Amino acid sequence: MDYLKGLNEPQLEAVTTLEGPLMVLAGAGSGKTRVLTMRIAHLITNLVDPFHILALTFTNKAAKEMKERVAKVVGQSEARNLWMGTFHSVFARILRSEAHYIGFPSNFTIYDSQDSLNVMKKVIKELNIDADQYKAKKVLSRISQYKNNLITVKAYFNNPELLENDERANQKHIGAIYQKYVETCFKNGAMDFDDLLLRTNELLTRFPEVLAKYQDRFRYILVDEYQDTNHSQYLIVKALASKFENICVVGDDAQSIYSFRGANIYNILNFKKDYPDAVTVALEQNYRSTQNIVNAANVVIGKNLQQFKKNVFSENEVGEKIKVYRSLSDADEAAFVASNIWQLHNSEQMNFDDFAILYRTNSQTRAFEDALRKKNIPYRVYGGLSFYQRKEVKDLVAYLRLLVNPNDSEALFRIINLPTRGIGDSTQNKLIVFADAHNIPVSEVLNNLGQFAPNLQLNNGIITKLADFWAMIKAFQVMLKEENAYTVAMEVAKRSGLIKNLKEDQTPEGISRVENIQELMNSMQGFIDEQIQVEDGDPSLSNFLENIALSADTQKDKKDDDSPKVSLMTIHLSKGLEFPVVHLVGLEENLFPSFMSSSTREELEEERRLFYVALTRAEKRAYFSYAISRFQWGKITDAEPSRFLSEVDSEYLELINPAIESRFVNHSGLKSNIFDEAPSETRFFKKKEPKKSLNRDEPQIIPKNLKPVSTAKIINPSGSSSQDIEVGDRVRHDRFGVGEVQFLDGTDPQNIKAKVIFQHEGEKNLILKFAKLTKI
DNA sequence: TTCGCACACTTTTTT
DNA sequence: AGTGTGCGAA
Repeated sequence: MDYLKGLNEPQLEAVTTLEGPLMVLAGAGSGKTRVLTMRIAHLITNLVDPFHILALTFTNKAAKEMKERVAKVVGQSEARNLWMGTFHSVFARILRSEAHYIGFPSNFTIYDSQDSLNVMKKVIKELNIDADQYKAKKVLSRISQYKNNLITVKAYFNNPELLENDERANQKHIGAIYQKYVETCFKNGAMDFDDLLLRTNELLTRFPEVLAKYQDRFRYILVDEYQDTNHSQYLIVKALASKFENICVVGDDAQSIYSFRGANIYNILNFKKDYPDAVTVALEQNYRSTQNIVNAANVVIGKNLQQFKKNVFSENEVGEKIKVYRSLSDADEAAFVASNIWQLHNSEQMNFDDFAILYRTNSQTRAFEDALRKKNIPYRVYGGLSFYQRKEVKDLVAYLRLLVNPNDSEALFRIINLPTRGIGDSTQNKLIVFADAHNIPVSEVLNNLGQFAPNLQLNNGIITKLADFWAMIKAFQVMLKEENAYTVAMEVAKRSGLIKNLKEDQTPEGISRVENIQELMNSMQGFIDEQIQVEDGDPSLSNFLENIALSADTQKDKKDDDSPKVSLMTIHLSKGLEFPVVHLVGLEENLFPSFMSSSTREELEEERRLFYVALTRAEKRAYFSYAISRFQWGKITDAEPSRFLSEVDSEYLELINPAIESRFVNHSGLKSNIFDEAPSETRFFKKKEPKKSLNRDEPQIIPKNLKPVSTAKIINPSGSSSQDIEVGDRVRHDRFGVGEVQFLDGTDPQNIKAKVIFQHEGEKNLILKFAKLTKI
């Protein structure tokens, strides 16, 4: 058993304790994934049929990675029978085969958050409830809370405390909305994310034979990131494990960062109460990071009251101090990070994939993308708007969803008039009202248009349009029985008029939308190929749709080459990953910790755990940065440094732009450094940056007949002459894009104004000192 | 019914 | 800044 070699003592115990409940408290970087992998391998080596093993993870990525690693140890064929996946995908699969028990079609649609929100908006509207007082998003998150705590509509109405609570919060209609929302989803044959867990619970509690079946099947259960399970997930795991009690949970309470979506940290804190015989193993040695990083992270997380006592330590080198950079603006911060990466890449031959830029919110990405692009540094943004959430992609997907599940009226009304075919709002409303009144799905009305037409109060022209539309959908459905999903989707894209509609828009955005559709088709082909290759693969359209609903893949649209790239992601997404160099950016009050989470101690502690997660991603070096002002909500906002900065003992920190004092860092570590302390305003002209190769699609539409009016030169404020801007130069501006300098005015080098005509933005007067123009 | 424009709101994190 | 919503005109 080679794979047991090289494990430390607690790791070995965690891997080899196969029977009975086991809790592994795995500190950051302590080899958690390795332990999980080896444990599964060890189970299989000890003749447990992989068929009886269930491993639950939080992300598809984690599941995929673990499966691959297990396969390396025990071989492909053994690994294949494992059930390994996210809670949502595993239970979606179970629900599909057992759907009839709870009155759902087995091809039920899965609503993503966007779909749920749309449905909720309609529900509120239909109930004639004031949409200002009942914000769809808020209502939805409230209902999500209820669902995750197994409070059904009925339970809600039977619970005086909840009723009173909502009444006092001036939300007395929540119950009615909740009811209507659930009804709508049910009628549509759809489940939202929370339903996948709630309905699984329903299935397991109401039907003992189903429970028994899966209890017997899943004799060994492993749960990764147990600290992030919510109550609903907790109950499922508990029910499934209650027969054999071979349950192994792995987690770290210090890394619980999902309470906003119902994660209940007490699930892990109380594991011992649920299973008094449980063996607990603590993995405390961090193999990932330098001592400085581990110690700094410990100090911060130590401020939290709510936690297990752990002693995470590192025996790696002490390492460098964490560098802190104070910047003037978000753009300045991004420029620092980019040049720092460039510098390390050149001077220490580090690869670009050794770097990560971690931030609190997705909206912070843009500045970094700009800065990295300017330096020609390859990068990849993770998360953000998923490819499958783009409008044009969702539109085509809506057609496909409708083919699989004609009751999905959310999909139906999304595309019934797209591209416009004269079926407007009032017609749609009539359809809805009529279907509601007769208590049948809208698809039924469309199926029997001839019969219902006289009662629909629609003119013949509209009836014809409806009939045509529905005939088209029907034809697609017939086709789906004979052809594969790809062929059908292609036909849908063409015959629905979607592609034609998109092609009419010849702007760059329009062209990229067509490309996105093409990419969707490609990913579909890829999916089908993949499914055909595996033994029990399912290349059906319905399986494809489930897959995209449960995966937030952002990368389908980019050319997926494997060249090293800098990673940009939110801290949440970075959990479980590690990088030699981490830039943790935007360390400002109200950004991190978020202004939404500074009011209660619990919220603040979660933000602190988030900080802990971020810092412990770093192997060798960590950089903190913050800006004193930031472009936000369309205007410049002042910012204070994050409280977390002051929570790190200064012995672990080093300020790297000492020209500016900071009240948080002592000045012992002032040294010359990569920045040679140039304050950032004066650096704009000084930097000779690698230029992007000639830009592909910028049309030359600057009028040639405009003559320069002045030949005044700008004297570079920093004394360097490499970037002097003259009349007639083509320049690039961060926001306005490419333009030509028409006119320069002023002799004081600090105050020269330039008139620039931009290709898209037209004429602007800019003060050179501030405008950050780059000559191109 | 469709289109275009003014406006309001946004940004916390994800399956 | 960017996107979604609602209203009024064609």
